[in-house]
Amino acid sequence: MDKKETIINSAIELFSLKGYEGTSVRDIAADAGINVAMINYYFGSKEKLFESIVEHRASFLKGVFEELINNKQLSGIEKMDIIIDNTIERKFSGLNFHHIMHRELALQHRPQLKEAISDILLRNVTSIKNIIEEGISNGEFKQVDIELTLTTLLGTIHYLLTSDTLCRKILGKPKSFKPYQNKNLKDRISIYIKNLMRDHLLKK
Amino acid sequence: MDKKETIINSAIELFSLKGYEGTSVRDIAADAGINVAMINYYFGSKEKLFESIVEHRASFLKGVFEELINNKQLSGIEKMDIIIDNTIERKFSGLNFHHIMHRELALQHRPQLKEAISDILLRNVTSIKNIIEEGISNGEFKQVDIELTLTTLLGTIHYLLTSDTLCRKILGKPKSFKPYQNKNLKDRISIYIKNLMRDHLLKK
DNA sequence: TTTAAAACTAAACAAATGTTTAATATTATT
DNA sequence: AATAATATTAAACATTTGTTTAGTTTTAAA
Repeated sequence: MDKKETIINSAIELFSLKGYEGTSVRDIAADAGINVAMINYYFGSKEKLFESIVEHRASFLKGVFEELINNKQLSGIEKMDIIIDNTIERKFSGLNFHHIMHRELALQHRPQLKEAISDILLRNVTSIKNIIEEGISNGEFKQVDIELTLTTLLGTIHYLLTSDTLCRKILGKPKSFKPYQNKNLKDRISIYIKNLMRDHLLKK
Repeated sequence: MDKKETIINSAIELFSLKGYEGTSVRDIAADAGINVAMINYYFGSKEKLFESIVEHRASFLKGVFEELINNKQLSGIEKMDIIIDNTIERKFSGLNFHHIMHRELALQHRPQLKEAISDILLRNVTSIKNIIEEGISNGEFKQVDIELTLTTLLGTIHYLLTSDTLCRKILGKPKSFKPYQNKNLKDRISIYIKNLMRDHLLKK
């Protein structure tokens, strides 16, 4: 594998587990099995390594829902279903990177980085917004608060998956319960949010 | 003011802005206007200072909804309204501390601390759970997924307030918009979630 | 007023941090 | 095969980290 890629993978892993400040370049080097100096050789600095990761994933995530928005076959609520499942899927699998982004967002330093991260997260937001807007204008949906509705969608999933410890406690599950590997939980969230969105969006 | 209190206040402020690892004891000492050694003198270590903060607030937040649960005058949905406004109020004001707790939760070290934090957050969870359960059993509410419903309540508010940058972008507001000081936003969230909970909980 | 405990300080401590250096090895080019 | 560019290394660098020490001042009790 590419050595730069190896470093990035180790860095994502460790940043997500212990945070940016909590992870030393020596930790990363050890995990990646390379010399510490290689990090500065390839990326310039620890901070630029972090920025590389953000850019690396940014290009990876762009425009997922483009064709969905323009699809004329599906109803608004059917499109929402697809978005919901897609969002859940991404939160469950690409978990590490989401962790890093949200934690950095919650800090007050590196404001330019926060801008970049927000923009990445905003891509999905805009897609969802478009679909709800369309549903409202063609009379399928009620006139809901669009921005807060999509916040509910993202917030519900995110809150439950911020911490395995909290997730277990909320759901009343034992220590052995591993949220991120649990298919039942995935299905349960999917059914719940689809239901919630029907209650909230569709006219009675 | 009590000197221990001064240290705790500075620590909360800085931990919430820059994170636990990102804040040095010298930062805290400078902000509190005291000698670095006083932190270890009073608290023993940086880590124990952190734990003190958690305990300090834990005792502060206990049993807020006790009497609300046993109230026979109010309907289930009226109780939910009170819980919603209370939760919003706390998120907007006691913001710093919530920031710290959630960020620590998202990390994988200090597992015993995560347990403690989860337990604090769980107190509200249990109260809300009781109220929804009661509403279901007396026929006022539909048979919803209780745990996920309260996750929606907490998650929506929390997601929007994790980051001022993201919040502004989601809502399409200018740089000058300060989410945490905005009364309009507070009202907007309140109206929205009350509405959402009515759609979701009440029988049609 | 003497004495003991508590509060506080400046300085030093060892360990860990991100980064750079200078030397060596590897790879690619001519 | 000689040369140049790239990759890799171990060691050293200066800072910063949390903590401790040893000494001083302040406060309270006798």
